[in-house]
Amino acid sequence: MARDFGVSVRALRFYEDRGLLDPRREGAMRLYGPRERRDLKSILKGKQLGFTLSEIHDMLRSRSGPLLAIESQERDGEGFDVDETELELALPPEQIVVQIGYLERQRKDLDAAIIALRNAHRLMLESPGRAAFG
Amino acid sequence: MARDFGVSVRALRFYEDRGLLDPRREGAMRLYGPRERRDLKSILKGKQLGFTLSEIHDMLRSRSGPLLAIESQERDGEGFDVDETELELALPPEQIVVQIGYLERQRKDLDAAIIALRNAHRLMLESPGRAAFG
DNA sequence: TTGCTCCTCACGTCACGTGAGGTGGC
DNA sequence: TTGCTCCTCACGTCACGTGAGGTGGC
Repeated sequence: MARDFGVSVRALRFYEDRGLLDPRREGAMRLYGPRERRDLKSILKGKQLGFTLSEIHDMLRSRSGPLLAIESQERDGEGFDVDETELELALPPEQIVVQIGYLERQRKDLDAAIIALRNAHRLMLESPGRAAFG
Repeated sequence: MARDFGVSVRALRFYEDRGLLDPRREGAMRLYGPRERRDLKSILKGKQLGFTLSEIHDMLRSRSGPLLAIESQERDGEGFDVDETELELALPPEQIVVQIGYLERQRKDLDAAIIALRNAHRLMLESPGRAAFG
């Protein structure tokens, strides 16, 4: 499963420690089934969206008990694909707005840094030797 | 100094542990002078630009020995101001390009996450109950 | 004396990485 | 037997936060 999703085995066990995964055991061996694949998919998607593992944990726990039909379809073709996402978001709309604001703040900081670095780079090419930001 | 720059005292000591600051001592008390203010300014600016503390450490170390005239000017007006930056960038242009690419990659990921969240939010408002990403 | 700031350990956080040392089946 | 994968500790990383317990000067 680690190979399929491009994550480390250590990461899988870490998610298990944090209560995000709970694979069956056969002795010491961990058995990852469709449920675990679905959960890992949700975990990776949640991380992409900038949620912490404990936030993802809460979403997984609050996810309604029985599986949705659409989610029990198995697709073992290309492993993890970003585009065909089917993560259920167990979050009220206001929380989503909060998260969007959080990410937009980060993007603003990133933009400012990129612009400053581009200026510095330009200045260095114009007057070689030393350059300053501004 | 911590108050002036809006950082914690713990952070100042952490930077000292990492070799980024080296304030004089009077007994156990740390004395932060103009040199330390200049270095802390560089540290904070470097962090804004997405550099790690060890990268910033190398930049500070490779900074030419004698102070530049422009940098020895003291401005104790408003503390830390993002706009009036005068950090000397001790990095070759190629490294700057690398850093820009690194930050642009992060921004791309952030943009994708923001768009996905906006879609999810819109879908939730259109069909209340549950929503899925896609 | 109370209150404030400074100090030194040293453990906690976040999401894992990275050996160290051992087992099981082909 | 060699090589591969799996396992369980448990310490390391990054940039600090957060008490715990003690000192010095107004």
